[in-house]
Amino acid sequence: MENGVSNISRQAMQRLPYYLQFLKQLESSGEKVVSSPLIAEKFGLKEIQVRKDLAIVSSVSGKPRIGFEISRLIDDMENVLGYNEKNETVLIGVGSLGTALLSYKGFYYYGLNIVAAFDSDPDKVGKTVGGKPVLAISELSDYCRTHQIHIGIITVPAEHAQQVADLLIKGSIQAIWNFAPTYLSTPSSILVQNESMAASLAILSQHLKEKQH
Amino acid sequence: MENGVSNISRQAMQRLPYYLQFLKQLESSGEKVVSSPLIAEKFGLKEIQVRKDLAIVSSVSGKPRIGFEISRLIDDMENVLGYNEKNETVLIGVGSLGTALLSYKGFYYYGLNIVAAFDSDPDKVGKTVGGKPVLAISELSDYCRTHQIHIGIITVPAEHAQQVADLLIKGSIQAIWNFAPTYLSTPSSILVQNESMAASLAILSQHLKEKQH
DNA sequence: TAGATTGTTAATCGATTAACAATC
DNA sequence: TAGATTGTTAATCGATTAACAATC
Repeated sequence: MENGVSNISRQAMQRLPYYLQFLKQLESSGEKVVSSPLIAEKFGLKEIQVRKDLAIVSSVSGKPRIGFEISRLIDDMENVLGYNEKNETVLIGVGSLGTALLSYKGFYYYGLNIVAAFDSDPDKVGKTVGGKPVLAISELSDYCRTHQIHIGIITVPAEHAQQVADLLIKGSIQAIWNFAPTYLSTPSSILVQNESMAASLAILSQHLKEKQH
Repeated sequence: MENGVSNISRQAMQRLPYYLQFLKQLESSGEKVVSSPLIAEKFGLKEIQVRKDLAIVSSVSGKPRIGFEISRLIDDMENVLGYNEKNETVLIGVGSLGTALLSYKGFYYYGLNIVAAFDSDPDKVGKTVGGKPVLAISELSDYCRTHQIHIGIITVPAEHAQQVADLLIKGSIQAIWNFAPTYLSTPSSILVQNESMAASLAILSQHLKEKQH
């Protein structure tokens, strides 16, 4: 309740990474302060919305007529976004998408560290992908429990996703990042963040239909 | 305005793919009808929400005490979701993520057909990935215009994403599916659907923080 | 002082939920 | 008829936006 910026809406939370990237850009070009109108202009948002977002995130009040000190705001945002935590995760499913995620170096900055991968294919087990060891699925639950893993990334085909989720839950995981195009049924205490391409495509398709009216 | 199910909210639109998958599952196990309470139970949603969603999508009224005919509801949903269109798209950036998407066979069912890939690396140009030809970036705008492409998928590194977006716009694209972790500045007529991993991670991280309070 | 930007308080808007009559 | 599920109309809720005084 105290340190908790927990009264921040999900929508606002999703805007912050964009702000942050812009702030770092400004900082590296030598700027010292930033104002809500400037950020709003950059992203095509309303000033008042950005003002509210910054007010929630910033640890100090902005200065009327000036704005916010960029370096401090960056710190505050990285904190709120959890980029300073080190969340250790596992990834299950070393197919083409899994391999892509394992090879992506950017996660580390976001506070996400994939420490091991799992696959059911014996040919893959024992190998290394993106510098991460590939282990057998049978070890998944134990591994999570022993290494105190809190996040699992699922990149297996849809038909196996639920089984994998069950194993993760058995391993006392707290959140799942689900790239499989299917719904996962889980206890309500577990957060499932669906990276649903089907949902994204639905939005795209809707837009195109409207255009050709 | 006539055929337009355009008064369907973005949130509802994103729930539909999950419903649809469930409907197909029910159908293949021999069921003929489905009710809102059943779907609601499956996904942990409120009955009334599902009822509203189905009312918007279905071309016929549901039958009190019975529900909806599954086969017809599937047709209606596939229509609303645009799975019956054939949207031809291009993908730019044949790195590990781009390769994963090019290799994914599932898009075709969603009405998305990637007809060509583009990359700036001369070693990749001329090759084939996932059965799709890789062409030079310099041909991108012309290609889009000539082949009447309406969607571009961006999987290049963040620092090149804006240039690529500009080329797509020059090629008269109407929507962009952006996997690069950066904001794209575009005319307001262009829809940009961001597959922002940073935003997803923000949600995950927020949840974990709340848990360990 | 003048003016740009801030924080606060109130209004609007859209999505979700509740209540309930209609119906097979 | 009884009861489950529907569609409709109204209430609630949360996020966005507007209005405006405070301030450097």
